[in-house]
Amino acid sequence: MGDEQVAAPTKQRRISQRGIATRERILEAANRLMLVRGVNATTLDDIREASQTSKSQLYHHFADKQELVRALVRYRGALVLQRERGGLERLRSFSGLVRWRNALVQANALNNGKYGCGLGSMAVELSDQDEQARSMLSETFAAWEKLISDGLHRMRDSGALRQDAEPEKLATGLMAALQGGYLLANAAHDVAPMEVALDMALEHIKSFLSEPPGGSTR
Amino acid sequence: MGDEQVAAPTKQRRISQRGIATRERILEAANRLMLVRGVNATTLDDIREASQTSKSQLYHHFADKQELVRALVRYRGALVLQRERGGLERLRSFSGLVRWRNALVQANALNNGKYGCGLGSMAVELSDQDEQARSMLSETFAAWEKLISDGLHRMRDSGALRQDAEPEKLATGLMAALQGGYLLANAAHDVAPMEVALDMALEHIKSFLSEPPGGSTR
DNA sequence: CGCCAGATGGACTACAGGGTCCCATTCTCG
DNA sequence: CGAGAATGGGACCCTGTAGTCCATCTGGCG
Repeated sequence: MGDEQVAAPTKQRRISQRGIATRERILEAANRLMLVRGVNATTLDDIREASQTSKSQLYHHFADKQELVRALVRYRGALVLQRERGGLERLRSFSGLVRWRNALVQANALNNGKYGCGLGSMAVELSDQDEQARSMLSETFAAWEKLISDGLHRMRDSGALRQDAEPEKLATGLMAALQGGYLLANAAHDVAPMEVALDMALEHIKSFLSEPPGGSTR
Repeated sequence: MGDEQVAAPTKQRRISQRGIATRERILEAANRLMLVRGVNATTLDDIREASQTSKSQLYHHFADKQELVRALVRYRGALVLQRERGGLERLRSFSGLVRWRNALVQANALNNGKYGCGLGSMAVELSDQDEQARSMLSETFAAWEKLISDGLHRMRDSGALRQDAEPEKLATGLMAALQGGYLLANAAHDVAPMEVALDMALEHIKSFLSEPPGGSTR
């Protein structure tokens, strides 16, 4: 013992702009390749080539492939949450949810349903093989669901949703429909199942909307 | 042309009982291992050892790993469809759906949500890497959904479901909720999300139940 | 009983892909 | 500018894994 993690006075690692940029290039390439081929089917040589770097760079910035994959989990998680924050943090009405749905469907339609969700596919591939990755992914899903449930809470507080609506459960259901929709769309190479799934979840949420004050049944 | 699948007079490959049993053992082992480790992370040596066979057996019965995987897709598809037929082909009421839901949840709870759906996980892993496997999986999902939608059709015909219910869409939504539920449950190592997702889908179907003739609103 | 095709065991090969190493280049700072 | 650290290139090593091969065994059939 004796080599604890005290910050060595003068020995802290200098990190340059160039180094950061390289690391970013590697992650970006890994992100791109692993989305279409899957994590295990993507080799470090593929990444090296696509990122215009070299083996020594990969191992300079990441201890090994597993660490690179974990970094990618964080990277993708941050990307998705950032994107979703944009679409959800001001959510206050049902029509906002519809717009959010449309954006996801449209994006997926561009690929004819292929590739699925970057987080979902990693979750399937890694959950049974890297406990640390699994737990990060699980937390990311939780954060994503929270963006949704926060919006639903706002809708409930403002009276748009009835008091008996349970935002957390609705958010989990919506997330499951989204992920299942991605999966089926990917298998079918067709967005349709994803649309149907999201519409079901939205319909379900709709059933918790407050009756308009003087509304009739039809 | 010219080499159609006519039974060659004397040269048809004799296939013995023992051979069939070995092939079955291999598939059974592959099924078991690939469910927990994933397809790509499972090696042929793993399978050889688990099935108590040898390399020559693997290559005697399957051209290569890809063919073995495709055979596994068929194998699992047949297993799942057979199991689901048992639970769905006599489906005639909403309570039958609830029983079906409970059986799936209970089975998944035994693993604390781990491993997910054998078909869904293969779909994610293979869809972007083996077109043939993808299309077989897609067909299997379709057949599975049809078992559900057939049941819903029966319910509609018998008047349990309203005429405006769309069995195909309801079945797709239910399947997406199931698959998404499996995925989230696997990531969380907890069945809960799967339950919530299936309950959402069932609640949605419930909203299409016919009003009981003289029923009150509450 | 002897033949033969199918079934089996397992050693062997080829090579892809993860990981190491060493030296060159660039940057930073005194 | 000179020293030393960070960055970079790419050859190389080694293990794991897919795939080959052949000698042997088994069981059905004339």
